[in-house]
Amino acid sequence: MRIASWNVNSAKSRLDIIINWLKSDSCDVLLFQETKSQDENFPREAFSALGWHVAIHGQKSYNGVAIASRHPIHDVMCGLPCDDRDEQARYIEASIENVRVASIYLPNGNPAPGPKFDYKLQWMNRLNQRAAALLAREQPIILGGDFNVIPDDVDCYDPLGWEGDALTRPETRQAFRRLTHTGYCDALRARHPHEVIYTYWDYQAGAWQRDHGVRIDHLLLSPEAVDRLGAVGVDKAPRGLEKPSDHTPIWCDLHF
DNA sequence: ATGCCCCCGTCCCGGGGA
Repeated sequence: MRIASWNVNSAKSRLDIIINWLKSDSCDVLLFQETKSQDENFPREAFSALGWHVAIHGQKSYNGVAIASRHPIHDVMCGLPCDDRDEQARYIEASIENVRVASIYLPNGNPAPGPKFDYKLQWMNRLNQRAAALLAREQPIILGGDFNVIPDDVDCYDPLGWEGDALTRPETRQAFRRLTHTGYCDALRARHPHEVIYTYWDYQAGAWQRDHGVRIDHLLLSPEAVDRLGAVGVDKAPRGLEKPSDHTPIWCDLHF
């Protein structure tokens, strides 16, 4: 089973690119983010026409997360626990076969410091609690998404230029490392320990052409998922298409 | 130091993104 994560920057604007990517057998499960679509306007039909299932958690204009799968999707949970007042659609979790997956769009947090950065850290705290609770299920779990975290300097084309940014601040990296200390594995680093691999290139200033990228999209695996882990990679091709998302998909294979 | 670019809404600007 190949599981991918992709921040598509609008499901509607990117629909043709997404559907073509699925049609070329790129994955079996797609966790995607920034759908920017209310549930009633989400282009479900394009996925069902392929025979795919879809679970969505959207809001107007901003954010929005979804899961698409060849296999049926069960036990969907929308939103992180522990804050009923949080209206931002950034988390959806579900079961596919015997795998528990979550599609995550973690807050950006800029400018930092400030209330948006505080929200990011609170959100990461809630994610950590949920992630720890999930481990008790002792099953393959994949937390995938746009984490808005640059884990290490090697994951950024210009670490000095990004110093102080919400994506690289020590508090952010520490909160991310708490997930790995709890027992989750950064799948890309498990297979490519030292390679420079990016998943996002800004639309501006020719960042793609100059390879000014950062690695902020991640797949975090429970030990039971790591036991079944095969190859892991980033598919750069969609970033080079016309009218692309600024992110490109990351994927991993689980063997059953 | 700032903006470059792109998406959304009931819309020709402003908020948000990273």
